[in-house]
Amino acid sequence: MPELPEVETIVGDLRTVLLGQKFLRIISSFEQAISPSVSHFERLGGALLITVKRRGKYIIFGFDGGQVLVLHLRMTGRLRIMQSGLEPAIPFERTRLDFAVNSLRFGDIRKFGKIYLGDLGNYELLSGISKLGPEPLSEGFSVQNFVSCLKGNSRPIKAVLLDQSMIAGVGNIYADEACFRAAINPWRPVKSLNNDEIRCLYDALRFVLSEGINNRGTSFSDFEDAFGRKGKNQKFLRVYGRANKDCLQCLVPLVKTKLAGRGTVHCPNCQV
DNA sequence: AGTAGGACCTGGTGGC
DNA sequence: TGCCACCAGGTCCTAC
Repeated sequence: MPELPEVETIVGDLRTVLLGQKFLRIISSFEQAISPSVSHFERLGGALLITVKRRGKYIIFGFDGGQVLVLHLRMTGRLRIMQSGLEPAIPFERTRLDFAVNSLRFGDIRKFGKIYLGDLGNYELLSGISKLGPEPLSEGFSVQNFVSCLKGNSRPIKAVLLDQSMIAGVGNIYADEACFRAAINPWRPVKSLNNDEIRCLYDALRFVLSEGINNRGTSFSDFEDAFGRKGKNQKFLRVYGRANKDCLQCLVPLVKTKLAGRGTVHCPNCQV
C-alpha cells in the first residue's frame, strides 16, 4: 500500500526522469479512473512538465500552461517509467501517460486509483487535496500543531492517525508502527492521552515516516518504485504483518484486531 | 456534528 | 483438484 514514504520515493524517481519532458498523450483502458474524462487531456498536448510534488498520498504534476495532473495510487496502484515506444504493458496496466522520451505506466490491480486533470485554481478541490490536514514531516508541523489536531477527540488514536483530514499521508502500516514505537495502544481514545504520550507519538510518527523514506518504502506485498525496485523498509517493521508472532521487545505474542475497518497489530504488553 | 460502516475492486489464500 | 468465502485497505458516500 503506498503511503507517504512510498509516494515520496516515487515522486523522487519521477522528478529525475520526467521533468522538462513534453506531454504527448494519455491512453487508458479504464476510463472510470480518469476525471473529468480522457478527452480533457487533449489540452495537455505539448505542455512541458515543470514540477512533480507530493501532498499526502497524492502525486501532483505541474505543467507550463498552468494545467495540473493529480494521481492517487490508492491501494494497489503502481507507476513505472519506461522508454517510449517498444516496451510491453506492465501487469494490470490501466493507463499510460506518454511523454517525449519516456512513457509513464499506471498499473492497478484493484482499479481504485484515480487520475484528475485541472488547473492551478481548481486541482485541490477536484482531487480532494483541499481536505487534507497538515504534512507530518513539514517543518511547520510542531508538537503544538499535533496537540491541536487531536484536541477533544474521542476516537481511538489509530483511527485519527488514519484520518487524512487530521494528518496527511499516514496509512495502515505506519499508523501501527508509530503506535508501537510510542508504546501506545492503538485503541486508546485520544482524549485519554497525556501530553507526554502525545509528544512521544509525535516523535514516533515522524521517526517511522522518515525511516520509511530512507529505506525507499515498504515492499510488504507489492510496492515497487518507478523503476521497478523494491523498498527495504519491510525489514524494519516491528508490528505490521507480524500478527501472532513474538513482540521484538518483550516476546509476548502480538495481537491482531480490526480497528476503523483496518487490520491492526499491537503488543498487549508493551502498548498500554 | 461526529461517527460507523458499506461500496468500490480483484488477486491470493485457506478451508472443505 | 475445484470451488467458494473471505481478506487486503484508501477514500468517498450514506445512514444513523
